[in-house]
Amino acid sequence: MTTIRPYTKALDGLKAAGLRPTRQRLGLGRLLFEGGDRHVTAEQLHAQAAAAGLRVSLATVYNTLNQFSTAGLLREVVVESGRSYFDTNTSDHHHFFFEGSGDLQDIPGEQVKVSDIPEAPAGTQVARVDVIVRVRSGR
Amino acid sequence: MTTIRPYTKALDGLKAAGLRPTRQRLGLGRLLFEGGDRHVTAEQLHAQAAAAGLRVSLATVYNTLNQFSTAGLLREVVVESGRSYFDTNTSDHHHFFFEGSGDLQDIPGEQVKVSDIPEAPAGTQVARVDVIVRVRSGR
DNA sequence: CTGGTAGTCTAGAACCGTTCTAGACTATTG
DNA sequence: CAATAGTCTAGAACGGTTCTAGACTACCAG
Repeated sequence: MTTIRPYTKALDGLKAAGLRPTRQRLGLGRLLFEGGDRHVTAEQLHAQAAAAGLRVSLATVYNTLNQFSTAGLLREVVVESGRSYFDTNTSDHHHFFFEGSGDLQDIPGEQVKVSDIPEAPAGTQVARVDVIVRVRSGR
Repeated sequence: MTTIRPYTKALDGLKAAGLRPTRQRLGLGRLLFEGGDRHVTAEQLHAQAAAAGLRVSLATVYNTLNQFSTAGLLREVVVESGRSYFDTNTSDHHHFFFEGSGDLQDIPGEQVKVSDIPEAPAGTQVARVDVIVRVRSGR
């Protein structure tokens, strides 16, 4: 069990994607990847960066999140029409969505089995299967 | 096999939801429910209404779609962050999403089995399980 | 180390789908 | 045929996201 430094993954990813390791991207990468799995919106990350003393514009937060996503470092999760979440867990898994609070929570991929999906129409291929379990406050 | 008139479902639903059967709501209901299962955006329905000679404002289309949804006549499907689809099929089923065209296609509910979902946290209950199979043009 | 250049960052404007607003209109009731 | 509660509309407002033009910076060649 080697502990991997938070920068490593982001740095490698940046390199692979041909993105320069700038102060902003490294700072955001650190915030994103040093603390386990997270689900953040652009606004949240922007606020967190400001709180951590990292000066980044909101536009750069959006750019960076999108670049990280296409580089495969993040995964975009769509659960509400007006908002995008970015998930630092890029492995195969699904989500609980708490309708009241708007929070997301991972469900490990092995724990959910989806079967008997019909074949994709000719000339197409399955890019991903998303399972969203929508949960609301009980009662 | 009794053929059910397109208005019937909408009318009953409106009544049950305490909504008056106005020209706009009946017209939109007809467009929505008389032609098998559909997935429409507000813009699309607005355009279709205009093409059919039904004068309705976009605001009313939005209001009506939302009212129909809360009345259980429609089901809102979220697959892209900036846009909402409304599905006339309210039975238990899932979706193919074609990333290129932005089209949706039903997958019958019995055809997909989702198993081993962990229990929802205490004090919460599962409202719905959405499965979205994202498909892109093959190659 | 220096200058050139391609890539990046930023503030603010623009954009786009959706919701809100105030006033005109209409279905319903008695 | 009122009275009234609900509905419709055009346009403004809103909120998240993307675009823009210009300043800045990482990188490379010399």
